[in-house]
Amino acid sequence: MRQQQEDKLGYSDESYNYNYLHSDNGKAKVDEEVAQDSEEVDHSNTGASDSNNIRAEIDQNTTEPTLFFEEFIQLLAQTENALEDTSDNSLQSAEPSTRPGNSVGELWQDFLSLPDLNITLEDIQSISNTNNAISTSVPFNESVNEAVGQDMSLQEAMFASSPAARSSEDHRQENLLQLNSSAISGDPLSATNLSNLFPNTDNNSRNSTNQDLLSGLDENVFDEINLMSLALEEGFDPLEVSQLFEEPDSDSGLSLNSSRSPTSASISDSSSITFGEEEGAAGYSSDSESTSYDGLEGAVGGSGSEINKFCQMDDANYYTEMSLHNVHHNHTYNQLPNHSEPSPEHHYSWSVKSSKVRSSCVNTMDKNLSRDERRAKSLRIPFSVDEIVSMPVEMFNSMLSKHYLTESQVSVIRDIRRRGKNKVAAQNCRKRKLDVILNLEDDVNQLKVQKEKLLKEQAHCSKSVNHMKQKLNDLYRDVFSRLRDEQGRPVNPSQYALHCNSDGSIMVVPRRLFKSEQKKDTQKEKKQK
DNA sequence: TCCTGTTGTCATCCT
DNA sequence: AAAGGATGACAACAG
Repeated sequence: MRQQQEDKLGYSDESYNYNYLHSDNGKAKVDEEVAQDSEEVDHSNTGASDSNNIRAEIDQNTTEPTLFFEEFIQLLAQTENALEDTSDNSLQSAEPSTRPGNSVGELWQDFLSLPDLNITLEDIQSISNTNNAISTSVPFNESVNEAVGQDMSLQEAMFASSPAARSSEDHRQENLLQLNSSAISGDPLSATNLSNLFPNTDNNSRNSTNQDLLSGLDENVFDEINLMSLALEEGFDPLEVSQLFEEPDSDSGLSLNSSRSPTSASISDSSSITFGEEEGAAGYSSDSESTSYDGLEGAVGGSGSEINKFCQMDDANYYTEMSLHNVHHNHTYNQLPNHSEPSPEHHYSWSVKSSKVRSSCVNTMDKNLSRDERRAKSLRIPFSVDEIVSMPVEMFNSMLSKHYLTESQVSVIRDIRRRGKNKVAAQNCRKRKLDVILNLEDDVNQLKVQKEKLLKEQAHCSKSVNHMKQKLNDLYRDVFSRLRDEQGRPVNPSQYALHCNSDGSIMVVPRRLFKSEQKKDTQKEKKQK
């Protein structure tokens, strides 16, 4: 019956779960946007895909390895040149990269291990010897081997290897050189300032080798360089840009709120905590002063892929990674369905309108966040409310078990999920109830129409019955008016009646006999019953 | 200020 | 047994 009603109402699993579909679509859209961001905003931000792209490029160039090698080596030389100065001045605090497959060494191993590419270092050396430009700018035996040994960035190589992307590469190289030169000239964007970009000096001084430092550099330094170059392109004041990466009370220059304990965060401190987002765009932040809280904000609104990575880090790395990633990604997918989509230029708000957005967002964001979002934020839960609610239960449980969460965090996460599920259920329930009411109203209206129709039909029938009765009476009188008894007198209709036999013949019967026969018949019928 | 509709949440039952 | 869907009831809020 219920199923029938639901079918009648047009309910299906799809219509019931429209909220889930909505969020999925939203997330897919955001993923698409993030992917676009990676292409449009920061081409050097895709360390993992770099190796894939390089491999793809190698595959494409296996028929002409010389061409590829020339470009590859040239890029190594350029990158190494650019990195030498930077690493001398600022890499002591660079964070080691743990991302697999991102180093030149690993890429080189992959490259040499390609089955169709039987190339030795001697081959490469012979190629390099034929290339004056390379041999003059970089001593090949040393530089290539050093480069291979180092975890230097191949992001530059990726783009330079593509002629179409060379202009942007040149531009980025310019910015890099500007940074290097400014380090010498004492520019605000100096290498010492740049060194402040890399937190966790303790960790680095304790654990890092030069190679590790370079591997940390390959991602982080170019992220920051891209930020700076983007800011410069947008007409930012260099001092302001340099402040993007500085934390006033930080030893490393980018402490990313390391002084805040996870359990004692003062998120209401609007003077130092801001939201790099406008209404509904929780998770995206680019504000310079909001680095620490942005990490948190990004956590609350972060994507699943980032969650997995972040939650296995210690606090310092967590916030470092969060802040660096939030600069490049737009985490808008924990928006509630009624929140408006941010405009595309929103991704760049940090550089275009950061101060205005900052001041306005400080006052409005907390009010716009739901209770659960605020709770999640206060407990530094690194998942968005939307993710917590819409995630399948298997994934949800594995997420809880994989990540190191306190009991209170788990409790809050489960509460958020329960309330979120129930909220959706309540919405569906009310929608269903409303539809049931509407359908019942339709049924009532239809029944009213049917009743009126039946009443009209009944009136018509009774009218015709009365008409028939009238005709029968007239006929009766007419018959009796013509009947005569044996003496030729008229027959009294009150004493006689017409009786119709079973064979169709009609007899004139005295009423008393007719009545007695009728009584007998009724008695027989009663007995039979 | 009262009324009404909407929404979120809780408790409870059921699947 | 756990998870979650369904739903009545309540409270807060907005118009």
